[in-house]
Amino acid sequence: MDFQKVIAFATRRGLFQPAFGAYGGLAGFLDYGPVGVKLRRRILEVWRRHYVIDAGCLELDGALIGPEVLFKASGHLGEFDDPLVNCDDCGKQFRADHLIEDGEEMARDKLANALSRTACPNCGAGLSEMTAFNLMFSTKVGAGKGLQGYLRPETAQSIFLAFPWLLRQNRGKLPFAVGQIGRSFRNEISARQGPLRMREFTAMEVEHFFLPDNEPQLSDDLSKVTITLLNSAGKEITCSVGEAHSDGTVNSSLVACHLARAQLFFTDIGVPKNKLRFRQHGSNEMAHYSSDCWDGEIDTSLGWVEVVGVAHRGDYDLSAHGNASSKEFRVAVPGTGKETEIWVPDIGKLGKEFKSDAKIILEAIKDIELQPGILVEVNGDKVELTSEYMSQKTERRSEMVYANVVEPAFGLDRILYCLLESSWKSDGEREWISLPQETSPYDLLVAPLMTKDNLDIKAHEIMKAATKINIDAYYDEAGSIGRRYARADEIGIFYSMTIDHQTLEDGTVTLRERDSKDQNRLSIDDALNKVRR
RNA sequence: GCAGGCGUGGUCUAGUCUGGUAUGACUAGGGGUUUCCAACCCCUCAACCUGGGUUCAAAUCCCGGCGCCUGCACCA
Repeated sequence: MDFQKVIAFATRRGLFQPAFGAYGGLAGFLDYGPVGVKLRRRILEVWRRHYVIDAGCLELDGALIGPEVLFKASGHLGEFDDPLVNCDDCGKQFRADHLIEDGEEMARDKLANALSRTACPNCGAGLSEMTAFNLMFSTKVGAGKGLQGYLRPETAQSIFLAFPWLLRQNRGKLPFAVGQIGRSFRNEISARQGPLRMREFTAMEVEHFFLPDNEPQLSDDLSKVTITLLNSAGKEITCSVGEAHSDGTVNSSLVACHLARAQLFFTDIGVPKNKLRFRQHGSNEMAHYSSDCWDGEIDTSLGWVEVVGVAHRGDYDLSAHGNASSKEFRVAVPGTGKETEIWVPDIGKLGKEFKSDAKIILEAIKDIELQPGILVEVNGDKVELTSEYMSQKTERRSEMVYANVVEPAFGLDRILYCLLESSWKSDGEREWISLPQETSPYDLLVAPLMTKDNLDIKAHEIMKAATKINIDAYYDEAGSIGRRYARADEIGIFYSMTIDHQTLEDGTVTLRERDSKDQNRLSIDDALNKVRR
């Protein structure tokens, strides 16, 4: 199925459509409809099982709007801020910092200055004033002048800011991981290709924190996972994750863990193995925070589409917030607690002796290691502080470090698109979506063979029984039975149950499996138990 | 953002050059008939992206906007 077909299909069968269509549409925004919402929820359920239940991630649902200081600290205000210039003559637009040598390193006023001496690379005419384009949506918080705020461009910052709190929830122990499902916003210059490049999108992200010298190792289970890797040198290999880690293809053991987990997640939701690969970023496409990054990609009619990024972010974010905010974002390294004898000033004695100058002395020794005999300058004079003005105290201190983090970040909208493409089947007679039951939008079609002889009444009864045990079922009595099967197949309903005359006699129904079209006659209870997940 | 192409019921589409009641199919809904893989018959709902201009008259010609596609640029 190609892109145009997916879009038409999604509109026709209620998966998604462009948002705000009545007013001409707005690029980069989608509405998800009845079937789309179910499909999304199913994908998220599998994701939660993998990451929250199996991997034990703590969950967070952070605020969507953040204050300006946050994005200054995270680097998004600097790095998401693309300087643009237009040519006065031919109208072409350029990234200003790409026109000047080392422009990406330059301060903005220097860059503007350098640009004034630069000609349009296309036609040689002069360039316009530099304008900044920020990929973040900006907004005002509160009334009046308001506080400058931005819609978050990634869910991750919510987790980093909550790190000290979450660490306490984990009773202070590292490593631990936090998972979050939520929307993020980026004002893309050119939002195209529907679900693949959205201005408002849903991400599933994990931040896996660990002590720098104590990176989580690959488990036996994860190291056995087979995976296809394309390294930054362009070499493609298919091997076990364990091998890829031990031969150095994937340097970090935790990145390797998350590549394996991502592989398991994607194959579970129904992405064929041969359409899945992980590609290492070259150093020039790496994000501002990242030291090693692998993109999980799915092969589609539009080429390889990035659906997850697994990035080693080091301590970039925690140290940024640690430095910019008043909070402690570091953790004590266990086992490094040492007792040290330190000297502390005797403020009472200092006050009695030096009166108002005591303040100056205390200020002077605030940030230095206190020792008897130390010389302090007070109003131009050197004053010696003897042990008489201080006392010795035993202090227990640990080494403080920033936790490191490995982040897998999944784009739900893209995954959904790729899944539609890759699970689309056609055999000349029918076209259908062949997803595993877990990610099928409905578990069951309930269909009376006809609406006569009380078959529909019986079917409604069974429908009720099914929903009572949490089966997500769809009822359809319109048209021929074949037509109903076809309708159900098209949106990937996994089982179809048909109620016929024999049902009234002996309480059995036929249960049809979507992909094979095979039918079995079972008792109603057996059939429902089989369908129940 | 630039260049080119395009925009007609839910979907696909004819009509646009050459201005004059908008074509057909599929889907969907109602009814009939049939009853296990999109059968058939009747009926019904439903569209010219938007704003301006030209004209007696605009889906059609012209201009702007919005949207979609392709390429360039951009893409933490």
